[in-house]
Amino acid sequence: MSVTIKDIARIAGVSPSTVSRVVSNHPRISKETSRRVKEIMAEMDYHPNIMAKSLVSKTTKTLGILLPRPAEELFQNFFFGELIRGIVTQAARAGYDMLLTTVTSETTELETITRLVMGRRIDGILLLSSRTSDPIVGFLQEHQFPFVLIGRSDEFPDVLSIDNNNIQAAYDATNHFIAQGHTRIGFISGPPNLVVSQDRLHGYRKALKEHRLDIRPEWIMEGDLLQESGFRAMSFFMSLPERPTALVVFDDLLAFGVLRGLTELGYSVPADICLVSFNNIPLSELASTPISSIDIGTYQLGYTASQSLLRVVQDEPLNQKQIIIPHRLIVRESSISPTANRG
Amino acid sequence: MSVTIKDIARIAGVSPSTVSRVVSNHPRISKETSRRVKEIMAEMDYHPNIMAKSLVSKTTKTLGILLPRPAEELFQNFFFGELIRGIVTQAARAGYDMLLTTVTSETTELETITRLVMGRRIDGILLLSSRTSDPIVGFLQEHQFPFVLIGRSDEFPDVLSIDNNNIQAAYDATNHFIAQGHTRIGFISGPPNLVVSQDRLHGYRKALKEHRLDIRPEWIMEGDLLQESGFRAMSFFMSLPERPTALVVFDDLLAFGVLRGLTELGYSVPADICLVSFNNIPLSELASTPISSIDIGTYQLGYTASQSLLRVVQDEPLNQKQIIIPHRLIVRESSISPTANRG
DNA sequence: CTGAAAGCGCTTACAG
DNA sequence: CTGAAAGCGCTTACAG
Repeated sequence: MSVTIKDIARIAGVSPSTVSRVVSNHPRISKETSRRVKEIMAEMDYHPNIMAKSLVSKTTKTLGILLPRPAEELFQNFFFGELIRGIVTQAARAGYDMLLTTVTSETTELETITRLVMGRRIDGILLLSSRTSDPIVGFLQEHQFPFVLIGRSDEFPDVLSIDNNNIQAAYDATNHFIAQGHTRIGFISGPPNLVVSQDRLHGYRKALKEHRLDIRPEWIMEGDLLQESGFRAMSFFMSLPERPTALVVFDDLLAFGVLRGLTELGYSVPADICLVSFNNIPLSELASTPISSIDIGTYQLGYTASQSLLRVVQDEPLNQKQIIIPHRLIVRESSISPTANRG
Repeated sequence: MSVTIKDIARIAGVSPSTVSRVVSNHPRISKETSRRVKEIMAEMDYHPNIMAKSLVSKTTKTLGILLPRPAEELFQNFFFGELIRGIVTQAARAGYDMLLTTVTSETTELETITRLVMGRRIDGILLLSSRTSDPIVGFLQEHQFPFVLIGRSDEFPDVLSIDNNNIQAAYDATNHFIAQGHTRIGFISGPPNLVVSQDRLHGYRKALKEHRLDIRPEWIMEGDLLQESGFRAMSFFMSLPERPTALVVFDDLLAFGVLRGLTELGYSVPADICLVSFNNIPLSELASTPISSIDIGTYQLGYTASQSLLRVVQDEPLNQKQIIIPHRLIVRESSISPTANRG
């Protein structure tokens, strides 16, 4: 079988305790012993058994990542990829591994989490998307298990969380149109059970309200629609007697569908209707009409979430439990209209 | 602290061995004992310590996923997301967790793998991209550690691997143009150190050769270029005295860049030049000109890879060590040219 | 059908 | 600076 600490001890003529101390760079080991033991470890290709170490140290050096259910991530593939890249990079730097878990149905999701948390499989967990009244947040909170939310919890606002100011972001996007003179502005939302969808819708409403502009239900589309249905969604919008001249769209991929739908219907962006969306995926600027998008610092969200969770897990002091990653509107062609269509 | 098997044993008035057997549904435990112990476990919210179990069973019920280095994945974000979705789904079904690892530099990559493999952290590993003469493959092979390659190994062709027939796929894509009468066909490749890049280039050459068409070096672009440089790449191509009338592009995201570059230069697809690419990401059909793409069954690649590796890890019989996932050309507007530009 | 005992590979007070 | 011993929470022959 594989080489153990006992094998090394025997060959080096020391006790297993000593070998263990050499491995963990214990300060009170003589240079000479350390050198010799290390030499033998290298020779014999010794590698500590991580599970054994974990059992006694009661720490796994592993963080869990809970992937959202497919329904919730469908049109955010890019976003999650970038997020995970940020998370993994930071965790790797700290010597932590990441355990990827997914949940299939609502009924089994708590079981999945319980097994990992109570089974001491991980030291902390990252929740990649915030749903309204999420039972998982309640569970983790109750068990005082370290976790970080990417997004925010409406029920437990004190929870460790990394988020954008999505209300402000949508407010900014909407104002970007208002400042150009648009008065009929529509909104295409994301999955309604996500906090981020609600926040962005909120920011949109707030901007309209502050400028005493109409908030018409028929200008707001709840985004169960996929990219593929962009065509249908747009044909609805554009057939309205009073149709919007600008749209705030929840996500870049959605915006692609919208753009495509509009084009097929014979409308042109930005001449007939303007668009701004969120996330600023690399493809946004490669659309037929480059899409204006709010960059939310996706990589940084992941990176910071990882970092904060690691501080908690390692009992290091934490300045802020809620961190806001700044956003930035990247203006491209899709949102700059010729005066023609305004008002 | 948390509830252990001993606590349950004490309260149930049985031995720890019995509790252990109840947990693992050992057949020779009386219904009555099992019922009572299970009841107490539920009451006390007992969950087995996964690390302890793993230490004695010498199995971790965990598979590793090695993410390619950023440089290699840059323009394949979608592809990897979908792949991982397939992998995780299948693994979860079998009760396995996934450990996500990434490698930063070439010098540390073997260390990272060694730690996991020799440290008995995982039972098997999935390599998401196949590089030419990959030292990791050699290492795993030498240590007889279970792994599956998504792609193929040129050095170790017998290794467990799930791949497309990329030579045939590129051959098909090229023939799709030849059949339409194109004679000047270019190729935009992916990272040259990936086997898949080489295979696709190979298929392209093969098709041209068989039809005695010119293979001109200036029509082949080695794909270090990112999406952003589509413009520059295209201005090079289009300024050639004899420019291609059709392009086979390594990846859909790359195709977006190409499409955008062509548009900016005032060319139109497919009227001036045709495109076909690979991977068939959902966005392909939403491009300004819907992009023809070879669907390579990304989800199925991941799913099958997971499945095969699990068979090996669980010592189940395996019919085939090399599996080919079928590909399929999805023809859209970008590759169907009006006769004007042929020949 | 059940229990006592040994052991998985490590760490860490305690003692010297 | 180093070692002997106990223990982390589980499993599994062995014996009954």
